[in-house]
Amino acid sequence: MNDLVHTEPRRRRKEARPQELTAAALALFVEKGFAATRLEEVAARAGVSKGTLYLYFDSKEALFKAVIQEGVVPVLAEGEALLDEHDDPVVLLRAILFGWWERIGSTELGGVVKLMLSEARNFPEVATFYNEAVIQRGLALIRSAVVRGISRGVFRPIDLDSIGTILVAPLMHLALWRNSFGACCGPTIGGIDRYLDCYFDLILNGLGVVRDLPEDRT
Amino acid sequence: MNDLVHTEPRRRRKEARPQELTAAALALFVEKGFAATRLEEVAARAGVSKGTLYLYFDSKEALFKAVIQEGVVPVLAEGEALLDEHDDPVVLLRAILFGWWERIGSTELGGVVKLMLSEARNFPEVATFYNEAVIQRGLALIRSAVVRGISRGVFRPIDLDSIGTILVAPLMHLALWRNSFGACCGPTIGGIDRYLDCYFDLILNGLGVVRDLPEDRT
Amino acid sequence: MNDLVHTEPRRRRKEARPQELTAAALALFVEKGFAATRLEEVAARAGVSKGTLYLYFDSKEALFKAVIQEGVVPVLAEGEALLDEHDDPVVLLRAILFGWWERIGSTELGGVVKLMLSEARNFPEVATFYNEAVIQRGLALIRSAVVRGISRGVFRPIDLDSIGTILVAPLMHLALWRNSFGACCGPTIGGIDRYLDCYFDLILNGLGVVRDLPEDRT
Amino acid sequence: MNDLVHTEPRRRRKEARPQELTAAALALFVEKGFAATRLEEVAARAGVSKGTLYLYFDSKEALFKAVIQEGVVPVLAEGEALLDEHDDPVVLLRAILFGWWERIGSTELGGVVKLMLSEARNFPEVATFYNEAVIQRGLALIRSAVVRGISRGVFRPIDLDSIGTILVAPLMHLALWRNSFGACCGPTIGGIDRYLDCYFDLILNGLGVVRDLPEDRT
DNA sequence: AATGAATGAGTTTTCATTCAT
DNA sequence: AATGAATGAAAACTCATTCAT
Repeated sequence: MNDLVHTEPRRRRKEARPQELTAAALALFVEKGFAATRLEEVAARAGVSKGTLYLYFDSKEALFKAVIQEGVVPVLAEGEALLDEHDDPVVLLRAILFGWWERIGSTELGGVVKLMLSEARNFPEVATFYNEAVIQRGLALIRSAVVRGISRGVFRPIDLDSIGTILVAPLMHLALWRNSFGACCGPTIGGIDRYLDCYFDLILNGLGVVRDLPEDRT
Repeated sequence: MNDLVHTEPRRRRKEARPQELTAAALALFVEKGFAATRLEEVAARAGVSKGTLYLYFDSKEALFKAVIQEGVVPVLAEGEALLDEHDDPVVLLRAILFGWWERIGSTELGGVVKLMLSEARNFPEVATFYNEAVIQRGLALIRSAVVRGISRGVFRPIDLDSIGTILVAPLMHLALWRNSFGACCGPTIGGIDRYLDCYFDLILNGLGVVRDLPEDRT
Repeated sequence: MNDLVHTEPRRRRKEARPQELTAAALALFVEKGFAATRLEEVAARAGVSKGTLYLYFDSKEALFKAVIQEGVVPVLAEGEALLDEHDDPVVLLRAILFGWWERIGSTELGGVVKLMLSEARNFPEVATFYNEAVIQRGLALIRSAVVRGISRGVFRPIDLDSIGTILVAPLMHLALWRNSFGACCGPTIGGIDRYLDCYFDLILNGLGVVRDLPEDRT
Repeated sequence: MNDLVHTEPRRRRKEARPQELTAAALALFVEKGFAATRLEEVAARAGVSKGTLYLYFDSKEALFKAVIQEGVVPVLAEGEALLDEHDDPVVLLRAILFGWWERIGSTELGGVVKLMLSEARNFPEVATFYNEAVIQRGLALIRSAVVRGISRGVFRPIDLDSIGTILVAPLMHLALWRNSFGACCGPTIGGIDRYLDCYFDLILNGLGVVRDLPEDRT
């Protein structure tokens, strides 16, 4: 009864709770899907009781929304800041794509991609929000880099409406795999670094960049 | 009660049932996910009663397995036949990738991709089966085409462990989008044909194919 | 498992179920109140399982509405028919009031009075419906009898806006008592018949009827 | 946080707490019923926290008992005092009945009638207590007045076991209505004063009082 | 073979009660 | 004394599964 172990201050708990809960929820939603996740599991994973969840979230659905909302938005600002940090289109594009992989794709947050994809049709409003706040904004960022590359003659002219999605797909795929088949079937690829190198090499060539020519031609 | 309208032969009906049921199940599993789909809905969509489902499938899980199993396997054989049909690596690669899109990705069957991805961790054995029977086999097919291209000097040397997944990702992405955000947020791209053209153009260039040179050099 | 006892035909059950369920619900709602009644109890009392309730009623609230709706309406038509059956205002008034007691107040249906009174503020729409469909209609019926009595010079002129409620109150009270204190404290009165006689004697005299004078004056 | 406004002496506050709490509880119990009332609401209405309730009452049930106990008892002594204050049976009866209406029926305390009626079967001991301490004592008071009237030849002989309840019923009804349908359906009657006049006029006549004759005969 | 009424285990949600601060 | 975060038992509600017809 007198809990000599649990000396963590109450106040501190209170403020940290919502994020502890959404973190637990994210992990389980990604693993099992929204419907198949029991709130009791979420609570247990966060080390609280079932009822405590309801002190912070009105319903399972509200928890889902909080998970998504809290998930990804802040990182995009950083991405957009890259536009000013880097001048060279190739460097910029690399920074954007690899930056996403390092900050999102390869972390727990990468699970949001799978989660949102799986549940989009069950939560159309959330999906709409996510599409506008994250996806379209991310695609616009990539397009900006591509446009800069084209205007400088570094990239070939290309269909700007398609290129963002095409460029991003192999990274998304990696994040999706990690959170689906990866758990039971191991990797399909030789290694993540090799994958990323091969990927970036392919798209740069695809965009018409003649990187190594100077060296090769020597 | 006395069904004077439905003159379809009984024999045929009975044999077609399982596929009518898996088709209905696929559509709903893709839309809502496995856990959120009620068997009553599946039955209703197939025009039978809830009890009838159990004449054909032992359980909801058995239905899921049937949906996956029946879903994709036959098409792969056709894909592998392409290796002999086409000699030119570029033509072959195009036939494989676009063929997949036409036969699978753009059809109802494309939903299996989203479904399997969403449920892989809930059904590890099914996922393992699907990985071996479909994914690895598909990737091997693409690799074969790439290997042929490299050995003929049409493609640049490239990391064979990664390239399959990378090449396929933008197509998968399209299929996933159709069955997730597409339902509520519309397309992110300018149009499917443009997307496919841009995509193939990008990867061909990425693979080092100098397609138009002869013409341009004229 | 093989239920040799329960040979009652299925079809018949299906049709009778809703009323078996509302009857069980009425009894328990009256006894414990709406909130304190568990649906499992209702189901048990009706001899079915918890889930079966939901085949017939969407929610606990829907069950409540059905209980009220089904409860009392039909009887009022009979009451209104009395207006034509009896000419003498005293006989008519007696028929209305005692008829209500016999058909409603003294039966299971009398519980609806307590139930509706207890829950009116929790279900304003139901209360409004009940007020219009039952209470106001019933009061109008009594007023009609009183008006007839006054116009024939049998009753004294009296406030028609108040008299209905006043006349009915002692009967309501009896019905309320039966379903509240009556269960634990026994009757407050000497006996129901004596109560009814005393009651009708009081109100007749109150209405100015000089019944026994002819005899006394002899 | 630092409550500079609330200069009310602490001592006073502390002593008044229990009654502030029972008052809040009464209002909510009457409105929603015991089971449907959440203690958090009670606390909020009394301006304290949920936990504070438990400093004064051991449980929700204890709070209920306190609400009832505190509710009505003191007023009865005043009523019984009327027996000596008034000699004329008509004046006495009027003082008792209208006095109850003014002190109880028309006030917040009138809600106890509805509350106790609704919950009697859930709290048989409380109901028994209330019946003996309030109802039977009140009925005895009325009977005393009636007995005096009969013995003086002002009232007709009448069934003493029934008359108390009958006389009180229209007043109870008014109190019940105020706390049930009254909240959503408005009044059924023309006005409270008219109702009370009509009511007392009816029962006086019903009791055989020939009030106005002397005046009229002049 | 087909039905759909019935079941009951399982899940979300609520709320009286406790207790560390 | 007072608070309000935390608990967990209990209740509403869902739905895969069964089985009499």
